[in-house]
Amino acid sequence: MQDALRQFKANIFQALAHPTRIAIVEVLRDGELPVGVIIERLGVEQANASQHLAVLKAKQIVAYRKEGNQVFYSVRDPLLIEVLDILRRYFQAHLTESMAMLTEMAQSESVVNGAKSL
Amino acid sequence: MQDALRQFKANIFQALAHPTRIAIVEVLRDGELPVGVIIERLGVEQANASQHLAVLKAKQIVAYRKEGNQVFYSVRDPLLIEVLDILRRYFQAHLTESMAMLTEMAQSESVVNGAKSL
DNA sequence: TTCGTATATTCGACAAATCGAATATACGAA
DNA sequence: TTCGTATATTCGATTTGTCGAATATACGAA
Repeated sequence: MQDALRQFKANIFQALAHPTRIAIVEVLRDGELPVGVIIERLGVEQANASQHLAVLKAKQIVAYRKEGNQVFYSVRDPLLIEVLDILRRYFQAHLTESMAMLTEMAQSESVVNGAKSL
Repeated sequence: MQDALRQFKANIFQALAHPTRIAIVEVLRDGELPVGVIIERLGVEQANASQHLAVLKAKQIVAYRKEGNQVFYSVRDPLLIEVLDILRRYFQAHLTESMAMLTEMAQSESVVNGAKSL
């Protein structure tokens, strides 16, 4: 069913359609981590991190494992990391327009400061 | 800037986080098409298609070209097609859970009817 | 048990996405 | 011009996502 597949893809994209969730996936790139460490590395509120993790869990992006007092999360399939890497290349390939786009989108907010260390 | 890159990725994902927009990108896979044909192939409302195209255009996913009376759209970078293909593999790899997930998400609506012809 | 830490869930306020209907614009043909 | 077709934009209603604050749960240690 074509529609089911598209719905599925849309779900994945939606799951990743937030900078914090992308950051979570990236921080888990090299293996599982307990929530505490994720929070610490990202510098977000505990509740907020937990909500984003819930989204990623619901969409099956991450797996989790309880160990004693804490919960370890990991990315379920390295294919997703691959997707993020492709987008990094995409970003670099269209650097100029990408920056313009981000700058534009940042209008009132402040999101962009440069493009070093990609 | 790490944050800029994540914001950029999130934008791309958000742009693709809708089945109709994924369908648009897929229908453009083999080359540009005028809006009319896109509408016809997808079977969506004209206004709705135009709105989704506006989103894809704003996020630089598609390029457009006017020719006389009509506007032709195309995917700006085949890397994105590659991403969609990766997700198809992802879907297949996790077929069982994927279907379960979709079924669950379809609860009240009806989205899933099978998984033939991927 | 009770306590402290780790994580999850709920809540209410607010922002953003989505839709169809209606309307506007662009452009070629007559 | 004026008309007809192709596409875009605006509008209001509804839904969905997001946040921080508050609260709840799970679990090991004492």
